[in-house]
Amino acid sequence: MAHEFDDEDGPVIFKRSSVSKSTQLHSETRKSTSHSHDGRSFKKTPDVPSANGQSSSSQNGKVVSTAKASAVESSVGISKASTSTNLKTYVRSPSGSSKFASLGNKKESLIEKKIPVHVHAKEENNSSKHGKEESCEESEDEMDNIPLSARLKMNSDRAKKTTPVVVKKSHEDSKKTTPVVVKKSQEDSDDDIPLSARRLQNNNNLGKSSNNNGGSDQKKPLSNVQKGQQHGSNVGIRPSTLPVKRPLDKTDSLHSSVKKSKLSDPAPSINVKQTSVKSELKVAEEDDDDDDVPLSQRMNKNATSVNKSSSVKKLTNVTKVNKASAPSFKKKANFKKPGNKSEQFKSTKLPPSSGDGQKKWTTLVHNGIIFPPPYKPHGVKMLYKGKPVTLTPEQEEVATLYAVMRDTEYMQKAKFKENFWTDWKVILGKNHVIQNLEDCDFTPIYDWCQIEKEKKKQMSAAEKKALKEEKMKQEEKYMWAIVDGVKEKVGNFRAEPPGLFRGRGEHPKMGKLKRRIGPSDVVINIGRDAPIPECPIPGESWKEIRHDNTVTWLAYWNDPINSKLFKYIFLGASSSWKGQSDKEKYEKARALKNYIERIRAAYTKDFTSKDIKKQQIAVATYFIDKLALRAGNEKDDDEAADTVGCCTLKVENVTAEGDNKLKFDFLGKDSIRYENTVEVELPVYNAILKFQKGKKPSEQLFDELDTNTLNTHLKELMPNLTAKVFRTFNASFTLDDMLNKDTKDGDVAEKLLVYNQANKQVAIICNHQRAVSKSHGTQISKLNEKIDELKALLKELKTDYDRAKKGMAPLKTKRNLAPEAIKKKMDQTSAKIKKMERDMMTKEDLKTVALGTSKINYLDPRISVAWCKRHEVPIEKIFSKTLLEKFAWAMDVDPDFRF
DNA sequence: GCGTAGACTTGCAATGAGGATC
DNA sequence: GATCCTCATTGCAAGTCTACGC
Repeated sequence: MAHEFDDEDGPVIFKRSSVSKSTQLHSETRKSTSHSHDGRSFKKTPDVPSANGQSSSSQNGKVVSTAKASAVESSVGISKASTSTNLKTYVRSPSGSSKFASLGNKKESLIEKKIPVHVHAKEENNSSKHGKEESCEESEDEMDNIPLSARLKMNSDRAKKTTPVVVKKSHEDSKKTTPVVVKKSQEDSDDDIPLSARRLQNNNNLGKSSNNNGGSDQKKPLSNVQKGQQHGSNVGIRPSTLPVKRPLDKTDSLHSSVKKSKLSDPAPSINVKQTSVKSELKVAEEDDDDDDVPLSQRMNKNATSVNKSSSVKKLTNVTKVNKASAPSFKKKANFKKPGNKSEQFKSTKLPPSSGDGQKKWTTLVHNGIIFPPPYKPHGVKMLYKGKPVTLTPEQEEVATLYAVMRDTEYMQKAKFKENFWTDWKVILGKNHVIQNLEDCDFTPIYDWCQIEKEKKKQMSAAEKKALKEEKMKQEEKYMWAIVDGVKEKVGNFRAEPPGLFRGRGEHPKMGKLKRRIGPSDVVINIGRDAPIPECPIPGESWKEIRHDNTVTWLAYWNDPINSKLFKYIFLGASSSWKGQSDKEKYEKARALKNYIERIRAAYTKDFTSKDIKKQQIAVATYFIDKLALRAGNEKDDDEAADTVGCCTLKVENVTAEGDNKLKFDFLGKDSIRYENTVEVELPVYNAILKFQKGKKPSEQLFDELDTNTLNTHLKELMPNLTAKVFRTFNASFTLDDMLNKDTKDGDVAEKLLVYNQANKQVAIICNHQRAVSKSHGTQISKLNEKIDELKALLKELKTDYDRAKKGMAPLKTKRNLAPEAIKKKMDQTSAKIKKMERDMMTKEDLKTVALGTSKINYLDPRISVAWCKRHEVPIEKIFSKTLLEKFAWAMDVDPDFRF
């Protein structure tokens, strides 16, 4: 029986506010998809001050760390607290923390010493030795002899370099200590900056002088940010337009995502609010004390914390959730005051963990999925050897799927045709009159489709509306699910219609028939007590009904193209499940900032390891960190296009070009080309030459490596760290950094320009490309024409203006206007020309850059929301209606938030 | 320890909605 | 009101990563 869900929590209607053209970018034109900027700017010039104006060579001293400062660290994430004393005495090896920042400036000494190594611990013990470097073996040995706690301490201290900030502790913590005002360290450098971001900093063509000031904003204590804006006073954000969301809990993602923790028995009598917050704080405090704990122990400790955290989560789960407790933006804005965690815990239902095997829901109700209508034969006859052929409905359906592909590039691909013919041939049968594809003419069917398309287009607005309403009526019941009593939007609730497989790039299966999916293909996942969804096709039934509360899918079927794969129906992006998962993802990436120093030190050390596997892991991690490459899983050759990621790079994908430059050229995800030449450290360059030696071009560069090995290694460096976290870290860090450095006083349009510029840089780092639109050339020509017309008009106005000043009648324009009026017109025309030129440059600039992907998947929305609050930019200028819904969990972020 | 099934995220292109312009 | 254009949304392909079974 279908469940009719009430509308109370239905989607909120947002007023769309589009970004005007003038808010678009005006930056250097991206001529090609190549990333040549990377290579150039990556290297730092020796003795050039780092972002804070400090030369790396002045960084030494001794380690002083305080437990209190550390305690704050953990509770505030990236906004590490420290005292100025602490920072001043912070040990920085000349090669140490800058070892990556100054890739280039190492070069000389690297060559001299053959094998450069930067040893933190060594530096720590011998701070006066800065400038000295040691052989690999020596340093490796010595490093091994040094307690990891010492190394950790260094890392921890380094992580304390922050923007000055009044550290806000959670309310319980704040009882113990007064807020600490932290000054940005003088020694602060860009060590924590993702390398790809540094490349961009050095090389981006913004023409901003702010790059040198280390971010004037950063020098301003954030406590100075208008208090009224804090705690989500929503400057520029209209609470009434925010989507209805349940708040998410604030559980540390690093902890919550650990797998298979034992569930503790629910204890309903426990004060969930306090337990949650206290436990969280406890975990934070324990983490803080970890500075002196060896890594191995620390890892165990983390695991323990995880279990504690998990328990806490389970306890929060017992909190009764009902619709009334789910916050509604219709009722109140979701701008909760930071620190008001208890409120959030109170109304939070069980957050799904990213870990498998854990209970994700208690009750789940939905109405299954919807299927496309059965095929309606049109009866149009195609031609074979010039003669009309009668086809059965089934044969005709497939022929029609092929006919509509006529204008696509797939029709130029032999593989597409070959695969189509193989599948269609089976449907035609052995003895069919049609014996080959070459003699087929699908034009009559194609033409019929075009006419139908045109008819649809020509429908009146009223007809279109009626059709849309009818569709909505049919689909309404499938659009919602009730998870633990809360109504949630379902993602795509439609079975995929039959079609021809459109694989990307040179996919071996392109053109194959994707057969029609029916109820008997579909497995439904639903609560044990929930009514089983009615099968929408009479006489048929679901393949299987499951009650698996350890997964979040509502339904799935086997992919007809690759039976090993599944197609899932999940909740929508705005659901709490997805929101929680998103938040955990960004928290993990934020946490990486605290570890990145140590990770870089570790892989730098291993560049010259004698253990080839270690060496390959080091170089691969370097590429992932530096170039934001994807991990690169292995794939079946016959199931997918020939694309690679970091671990699957082939010898032919990387060319050593001399001067420590490596040229990368390969097809990545979706067969998007990655082309980039970068200057790397000498040991990396040498290692690549070594890995390539004696191998064929098509052989694996990292033959000792796969993503499992790499991720296992990364997990030794940070809990739950995987390769993809680096991309999120890189992207979000870059956005945060650029926004804070480049935002100046000005109008909203100017600020949006800064935002879009940062967004663009992230897209370039992540290699998010798009095809140039077909109409791009025409659009540019039209803009050029318009600009020319306006320029001509301006010239005429100028002539008449000069004449009017002398009291003469106009020569060029018709109306006899006063000089002031003509002047006004001239100014308006000039402004129009300026705007059009800017629009044109933006269009050209972004013609191959896709901004959306990073915004949706890689940029922590809290960075954007906090920036909007600080700079009084309406959030609707940054996020569309659906993104506001997706990121509802981020809307109450403190304006001071930094990634 | 290894291979892979399964679950979930990321990504581009196609499509659609709605505003701007004529 | 028709057409063009832009941007949001949708569709589904193609990744990543973990748990599990051997």
